Amino acid sequence: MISEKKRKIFDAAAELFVEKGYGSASMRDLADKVGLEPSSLYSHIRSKDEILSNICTRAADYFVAGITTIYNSEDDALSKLEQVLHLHLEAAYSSFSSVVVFNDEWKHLQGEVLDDFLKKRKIYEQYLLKIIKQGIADKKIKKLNPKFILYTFLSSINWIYHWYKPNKKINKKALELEVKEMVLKGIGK
Amino acid sequence: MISEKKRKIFDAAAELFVEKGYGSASMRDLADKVGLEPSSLYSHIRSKDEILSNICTRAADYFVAGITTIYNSEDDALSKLEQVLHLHLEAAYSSFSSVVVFNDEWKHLQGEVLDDFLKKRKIYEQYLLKIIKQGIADKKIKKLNPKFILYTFLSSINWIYHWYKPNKKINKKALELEVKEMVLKGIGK
DNA sequence: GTCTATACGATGATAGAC
DNA sequence: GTCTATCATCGTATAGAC
Repeated sequence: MISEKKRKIFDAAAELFVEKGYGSASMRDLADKVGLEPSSLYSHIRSKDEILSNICTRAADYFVAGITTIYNSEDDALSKLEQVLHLHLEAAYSSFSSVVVFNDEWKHLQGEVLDDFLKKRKIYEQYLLKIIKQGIADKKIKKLNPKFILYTFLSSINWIYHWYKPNKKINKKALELEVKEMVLKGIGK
Repeated sequence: MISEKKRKIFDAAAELFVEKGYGSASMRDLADKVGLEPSSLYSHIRSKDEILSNICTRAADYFVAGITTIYNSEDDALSKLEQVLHLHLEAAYSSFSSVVVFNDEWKHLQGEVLDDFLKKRKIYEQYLLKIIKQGIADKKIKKLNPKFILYTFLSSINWIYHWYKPNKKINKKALELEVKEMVLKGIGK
């Protein structure tokens, strides 16, 4: 069980880390944002490090769980890639700041938490790579370097993390459809 | 004219900023890396801030100069996009760390330098957007949201900044050809 | 140009009163 | 749980000898 105050601190921290980067975000900044004195934060969290670990681990678990379900379904590779795309867009919409922190600030993780994180990321990429290779074998996906496909695919669906502004109105349906079109069939006519 | 030592400091700083992020990279780290005492750095540079400004400004100028030349050529939109792709890959190969800093750490710029940077980025995006819109008008590019195309395109060609390891052998020609294929014609068969 | 010494503010975190 | 007070450390940067 996680207290409401703790939730508030994590959320504020995620926003702060996005804004300033983990290294430049201070506990004093965070306290200001939550409306507490810096020392009071420590009644709820153990350390700055713990906050980052929590954010990154939660997001990593979300993505690993998602890709596992998708991988184990009976759909073909292209359909699976569409579902992965949907998984990433949903993450952006529902937990924007956390996902950006997960994406950009994980390198500040340390020790065992970092090792764990890298393991999960590896698992994620391996599943995605298997989907891509299966797609190539089934002639649904072009026979190109699977790693190039992997990274191009992931980048194409992750730009939303850097350009999406939560308050900006955006047509989610149109975005998803158009990105699918571009990634699967290209932007050229 | 820039001294050899100053060049060394900038290069080491770029690597350090990539590794740790600007906020977590200290002048003591940098001094260690260059083989000087921290205070000695200040015989060559004015401040930590100046290093970041120099790196980001140089890269921004490179990209603005590149896109301007490409935009003003007589080629069609698809050819222009291919040239932009080439521009980004060349940057990654020749100045990996600087380009990553430019891409990921610019938010730590301050004041007038930040304003300048944002202006240049705006110019860059405007040129690219014009190329895309021209391509749509000429029926060379699909009629989708031009901004979605812009960001998908940029992300697709920038993953190299996050995954490329300078010491890793990579077939540059194959990479460029395959990324062109994916971006312009998609990964689906 | 490089060093030693140091200024001094900001940092993450703790102790103890309420 | 929140506060005030405080600590030890590390941050960028400067002064001045060599």
